[in-house]
Amino acid sequence: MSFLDELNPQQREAVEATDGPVLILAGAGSGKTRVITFRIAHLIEHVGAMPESILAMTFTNKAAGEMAERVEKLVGGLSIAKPVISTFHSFCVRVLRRDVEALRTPSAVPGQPPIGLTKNFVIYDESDQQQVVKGIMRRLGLDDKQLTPRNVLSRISWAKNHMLDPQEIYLESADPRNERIAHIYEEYRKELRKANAMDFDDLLLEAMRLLKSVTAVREYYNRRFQYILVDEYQDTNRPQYELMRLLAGDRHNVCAVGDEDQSIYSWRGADIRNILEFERDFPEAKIVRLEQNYRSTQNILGAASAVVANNIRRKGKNLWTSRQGGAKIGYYEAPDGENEALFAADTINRYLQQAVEGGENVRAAVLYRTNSQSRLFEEAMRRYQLKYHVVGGFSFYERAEIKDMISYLKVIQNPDDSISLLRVVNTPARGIGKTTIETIERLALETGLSLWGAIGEGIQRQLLAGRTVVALKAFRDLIQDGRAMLAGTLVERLDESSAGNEDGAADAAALRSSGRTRASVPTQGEESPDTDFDPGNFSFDFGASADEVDATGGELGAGAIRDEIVVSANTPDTDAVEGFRTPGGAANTAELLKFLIDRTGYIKLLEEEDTPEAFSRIENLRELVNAAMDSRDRGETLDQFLDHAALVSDADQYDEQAQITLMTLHAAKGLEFPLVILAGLEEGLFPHSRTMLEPDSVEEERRLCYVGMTRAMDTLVLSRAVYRRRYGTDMPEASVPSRFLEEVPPQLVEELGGSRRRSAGAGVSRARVPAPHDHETTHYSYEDEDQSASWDPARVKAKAASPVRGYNSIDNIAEFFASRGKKFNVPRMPVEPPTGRRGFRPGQRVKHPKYGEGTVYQREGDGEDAKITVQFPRFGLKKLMEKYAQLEKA
DNA sequence: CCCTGGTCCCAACTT
DNA sequence: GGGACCAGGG
Repeated sequence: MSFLDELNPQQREAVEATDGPVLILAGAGSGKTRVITFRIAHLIEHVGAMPESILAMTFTNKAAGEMAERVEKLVGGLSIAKPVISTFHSFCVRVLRRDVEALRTPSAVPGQPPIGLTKNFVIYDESDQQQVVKGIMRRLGLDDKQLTPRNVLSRISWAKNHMLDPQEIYLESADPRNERIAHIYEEYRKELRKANAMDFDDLLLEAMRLLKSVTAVREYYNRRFQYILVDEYQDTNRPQYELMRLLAGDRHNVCAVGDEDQSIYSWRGADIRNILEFERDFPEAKIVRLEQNYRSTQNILGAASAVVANNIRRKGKNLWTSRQGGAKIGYYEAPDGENEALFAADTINRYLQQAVEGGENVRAAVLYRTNSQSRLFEEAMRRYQLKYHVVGGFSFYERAEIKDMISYLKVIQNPDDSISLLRVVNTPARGIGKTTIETIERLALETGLSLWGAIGEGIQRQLLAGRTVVALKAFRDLIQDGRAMLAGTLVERLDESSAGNEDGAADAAALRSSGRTRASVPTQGEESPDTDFDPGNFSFDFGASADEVDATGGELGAGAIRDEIVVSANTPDTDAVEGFRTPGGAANTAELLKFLIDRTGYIKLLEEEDTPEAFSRIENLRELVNAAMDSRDRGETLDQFLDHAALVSDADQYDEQAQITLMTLHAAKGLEFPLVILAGLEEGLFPHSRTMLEPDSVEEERRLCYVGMTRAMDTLVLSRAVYRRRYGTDMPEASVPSRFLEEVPPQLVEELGGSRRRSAGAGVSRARVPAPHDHETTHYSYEDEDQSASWDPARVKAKAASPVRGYNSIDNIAEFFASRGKKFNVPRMPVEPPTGRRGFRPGQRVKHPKYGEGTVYQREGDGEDAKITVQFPRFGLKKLMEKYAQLEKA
């Protein structure tokens, strides 16, 4: 029996149509991932395709990793070679790291190196981009209030996603504002080129340009990849579409899988035309529709379908499920955001308690439109002592200390990266202040050098005060030593006079001839195509135990550096290093990091700060070193490590083991949960205020709502806050129920909580109604409130005086769950939410997730702000905020 | 040059 | 609730 027998006829058709182009229109929950993985397995096992000749593109690294895992399970033992499963962006980076220099053009000046990006380009993230644009606008005197860097950047990104260059934007612009944007765009491109840097959009564009204009490269990939698969096809933009076509070559063995109802990235350039033009560009395309949903109950599917049916721009489809009936859609109307969050926590708490006996797949998610909503839910979960995971928000790599160290690494990889250089040149403070930076920047502008080049020039030309020169030299030496470590150079430091006389080309030659710049890479051969495409699993394990941090002596792992040292044209360089011998060759990223931390005194300075925040930063840095060691163990080079850091996405943090996950609707794409709470269904929040003027954007919001609703397997609860605070302390504002609520068929909805479902249009007025800024309203009982009546502060006061009960709707909710039958037979909730773990006393044994067991030494402060000092056998005394430390009784 | 504290102005989604 | 920016004292 073949694994294909597990598929339904349509799925099987999609899997077996391996010859020629296929478009699979896969409804929510219709087994899309299954079809893709089975298709890959089928290609390998039955069609006889070489695994490495299959390329699958996904949107997140997480999805890529999962897919790879599932394919492995199906055909694991068959071959050592693996299909390439990767995100578009990661794939492009690898293509570019290999061949980007084929795009360089000869310099007009004889003897000068060619112009264009080199292999050790860096990737600029959004904040780097901001800095570039800000700098340009300041230089051009365009930094007024009307045109913010943010604005400009989104226009630049828009232009790139639509494959328009600055000239085209300029020609299209009908007003001075857009002309200015075109001008800044032009300068922005120059700056990035000078910095040997690309932004996210460039990764796609440049890879596309490379495949388009360099025949040899295109042919290499056309030979290499016989079968192309694209997941989440509805969310591809034009450059991605072009890439797919280029990679498909003449063979046209492409398979695109998507669902137009789940297109939620048009603002990032996703183009619905890609689906339409698929049939135009590949006229022989076979179309397969997957319409059986295996995930949700009929009620959930019916509600979601009814909502999305209000969209005009869609093909329309008939999703069906064999899971008849099911629980009704719950709807809860909370008086305010805090209460909404408590309701969510309580609902999940009950669900978990109930499900423990039942057993497996006990998972719940709270989905919301904007990241800023997460805070309320986090607080509520903590009050209920529920362990939760937040996906997105402030990522590890955005933390200041991590960005600092990553910036150091980026400068070491590519000293021309002026943005990273600016970030670290005086971090920690080493006496290089504003005036010095301005001098260097002016020098860079005059000479056309990068900042790094200008620093060398400034020192050499003695344009700066003695003290400043000393500081700059210290910085330069640090970077050069790092570079030399990376190169594995063993040259003794030359004396100052000759070290000052630098010549990039000569040094590069010296590096090469030293014979140590080539580290042995454990590959199966020079031309083996497998070495540049490992299956892309980008997840870093930050969970490695802390004792590992100090466990790497001087031993070198499989760490290999890139096979050639590229010294860029305007980068003077020396290879001289003293004191940091790296026996056996080049240093790996982890060693380099430790060297940087040590030499900059970064951790030492944090230790001296002696605050909980500083300690948490130190921990973050340790985690970074852990990540670098994992990277080393995978045999990765510095640029691969940095690529990972740049390309990890929010959605990659999703942990399928977690019982409770909080995330945005966007991040939830592709996931499923037995219980989903979809929160904040208010006009202006969802649909978001910025979308409400354009019908097309509202349709996208509606698709987003559809995506959210169809994540639910068994139970879906919608909620809304009647009053919501914008920005921390502002007056709460009355909200209007989201239009999407009205679109859910009433017979499928069961109201939870005391307030009646208002009739359409009879809700709270659209006008901003000031609400009482009385914090007690959080737990204000809502039972007999007539919501359409105007808010009465006196009544609120009276209610607030009565004992706190959370929201009032306990009985109703219990009933709601009871109606689920055996699945959730909910007991009455405790009157008070649990108050959190507090009260660790001196002498008590405690357990910390990172530091292990220890003894409480002293306790300061009380309640929320309590700090306790704990003696850990291995880590010594640590002062911790009790609130955050996740301490448990040992 | 460096650090601090106050004030402004903000926030949609993300590779 | 908080990041970015600036003024002013050390």
